[in-house]
Amino acid sequence: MEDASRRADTPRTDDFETGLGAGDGLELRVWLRLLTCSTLIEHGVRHGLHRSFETTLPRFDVLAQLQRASKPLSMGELSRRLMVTNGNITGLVDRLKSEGLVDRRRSDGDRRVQMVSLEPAGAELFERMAADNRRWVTEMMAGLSREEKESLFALLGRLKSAVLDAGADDGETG
Amino acid sequence: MEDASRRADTPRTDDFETGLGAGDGLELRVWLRLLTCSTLIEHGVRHGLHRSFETTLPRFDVLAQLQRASKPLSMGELSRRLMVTNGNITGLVDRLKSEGLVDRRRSDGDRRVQMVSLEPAGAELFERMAADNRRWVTEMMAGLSREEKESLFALLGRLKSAVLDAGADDGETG
DNA sequence: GATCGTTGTTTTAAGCATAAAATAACTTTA
DNA sequence: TAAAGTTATTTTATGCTTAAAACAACGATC
Repeated sequence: MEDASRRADTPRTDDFETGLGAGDGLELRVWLRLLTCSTLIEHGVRHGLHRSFETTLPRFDVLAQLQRASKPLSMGELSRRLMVTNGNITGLVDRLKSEGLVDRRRSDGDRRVQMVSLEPAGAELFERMAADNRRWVTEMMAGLSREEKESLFALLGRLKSAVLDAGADDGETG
Repeated sequence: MEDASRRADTPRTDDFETGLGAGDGLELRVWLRLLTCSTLIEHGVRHGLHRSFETTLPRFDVLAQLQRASKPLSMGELSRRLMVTNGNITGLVDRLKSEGLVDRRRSDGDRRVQMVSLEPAGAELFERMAADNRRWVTEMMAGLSREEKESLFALLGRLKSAVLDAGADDGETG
């Protein structure tokens, strides 16, 4: 009954929907299901990156942002794009630099700013990881029709706007 | 232009869609948007838990699982339901126990098993947190109509099934 | 051109998370 | 019942993440 090829201690990804039940609010049910989907896909990607490239999702994300920007980005810009705190980026870029995948140098104009750029080795590695990543994600969504994916994409766009709008005036609602 | 009430170092949650652009595969675009939504909502909830209860999302999740199960759960069961590794649960339950929110005792039947149960203080705290949590999530989704939320819920159910199906025979695809 | 507020980054302390190995108890099988 | 295999949990090493404080450089104002 158990899959013997499963690596020891890898969490099972069963059909649990962490939290509450069918009697609860629709919003909560959407959120919990969204989180489940996100976690499942994230596990797949992280597992693949670890197995195939001995690297991690945050590292991949930094390289992806630099590749997509096709120009050096400051630490703060990376922090905003990855939606993580500033201090996080420091260690992440430290490690990527020590691996020769990115470079970091102080900006000429503003000496507070550190500009991070993609090294050739980083760009080359990213291309290979991105190809596999696309394949993994595509395979995970193979059970959905094109129409379903398009609807989902549109609705998630609506959700994103709604959450951003709700957060625009945060501070007094909590 | 900047919101002065923002706490120092809290990441801005701008409209970036981490990763790739419009020319890329639909599956990747769905995944990146899904991740953005998940991250945005998670930030909201975590921020609220921190501000209002001085606690964290993983702690809240453990209490939620115990409340929902309405019976003691083993460490392994918690690990599966939260979709995190076993070792993670050990420290999490340690901390919750030291705060008097849960109890942990060895099972009579199987002495390998640790059963974790909700203490009265934990149940009481959870009720208060759950009420606020529901409110935060509802507010974040206030911009969506009931139909949109129902469609989203259904499509996420389809996605969840698809990912679980794709993962059932993993191992040779990556 | 000193001071004041702001912005960009790093540091600190604590907690969360993983993968892999270790430990311990159970089950099967011979 | 001893050995072999399995299952539940913890431990170990490392890395990610946050919040908050500290630091450093910029910009404006007096």
